[in-house]
Amino acid sequence: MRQIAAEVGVQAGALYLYTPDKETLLFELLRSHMDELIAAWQRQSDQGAPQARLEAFVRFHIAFNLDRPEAVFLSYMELRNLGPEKFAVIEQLRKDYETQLEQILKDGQAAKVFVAPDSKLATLAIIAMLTGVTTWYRDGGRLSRQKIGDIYYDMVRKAVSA
Amino acid sequence: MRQIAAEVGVQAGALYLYTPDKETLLFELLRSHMDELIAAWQRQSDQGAPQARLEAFVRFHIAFNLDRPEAVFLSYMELRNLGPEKFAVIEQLRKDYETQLEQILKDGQAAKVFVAPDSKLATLAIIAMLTGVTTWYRDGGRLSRQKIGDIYYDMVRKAVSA
DNA sequence: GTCTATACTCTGATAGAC
DNA sequence: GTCTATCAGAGTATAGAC
Repeated sequence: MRQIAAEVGVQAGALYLYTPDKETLLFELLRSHMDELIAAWQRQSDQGAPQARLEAFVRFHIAFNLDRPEAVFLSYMELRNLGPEKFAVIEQLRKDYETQLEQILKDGQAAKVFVAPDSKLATLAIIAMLTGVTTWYRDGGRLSRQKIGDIYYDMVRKAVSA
Repeated sequence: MRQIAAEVGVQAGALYLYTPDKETLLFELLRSHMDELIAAWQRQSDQGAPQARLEAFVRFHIAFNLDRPEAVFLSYMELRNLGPEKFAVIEQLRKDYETQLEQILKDGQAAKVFVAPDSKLATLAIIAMLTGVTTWYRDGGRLSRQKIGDIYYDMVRKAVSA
């Protein structure tokens, strides 16, 4: 809290005018991150063919996470520091987001363009795979974001195809 | 440290007979986990066809991680609490392990049974996907470990196929 | 709304008796 | 090898002046 206060330019005690305690501050941070994630996806998702929607999701998820490395880091590392009720709220938001991808996979199966033995597992597998990019990506590295999106979409598409 | 001491059944000070400090204790924990991971894979890997080796790797990685949920959790959450030198040691072990999978993918490409536009990215993507199982798996859940292995290998195999 | 000052608790780690 | 006692520092949070 002292460190946050110093960066903001106030004394530690002044922070308690804006948050009842540290846990709530963390919670609001994680919640706004998830809210932005879901809202951003809702804004850009459309109702095209499942393949196009899957490609859009892959590129969106990578780009959104790479644009917010600190927030992604916090979401994964600090989630355990929330109490059970606040934890459950974030978990639900995460599930809401996962459902967006799962629906794409289900629609693709119904349209016979995707084949996944278990759409829930495919959803979790794909998101874990995409989120993993944040652990090794560095600006100015070997691959551009566009190229990374190309490669990952290629793998994802094949993984859920016949 | 007091909590560890209590579970072991000694006083906190007594722990310092076995470790110079807390960071080193964490380091030894992470290192032995990685050493065991690599040794266990070396023991069971053989030189069959790339597809068989890939399937073995997928099943091995899932099983090994599910057998040690606390160690996996520690490895991901506490790695940042190591100083730069110790961090580098663990990172190198992680890379050594990744190389095992990357070699399978490269051999498969040479044998024209795998097609991956970038074997390094495919390696990282596959490992992230497999490790993600630990975040949602619960004993006694909907799917057996065997079935999870089946589903994940199906996706992995297709992801690196033509 | 912010500051100073401080209470209280917890932490990792050490010293010295046994 | 273990315990008791303790230190120094950091942590969150609150009280009261301005």
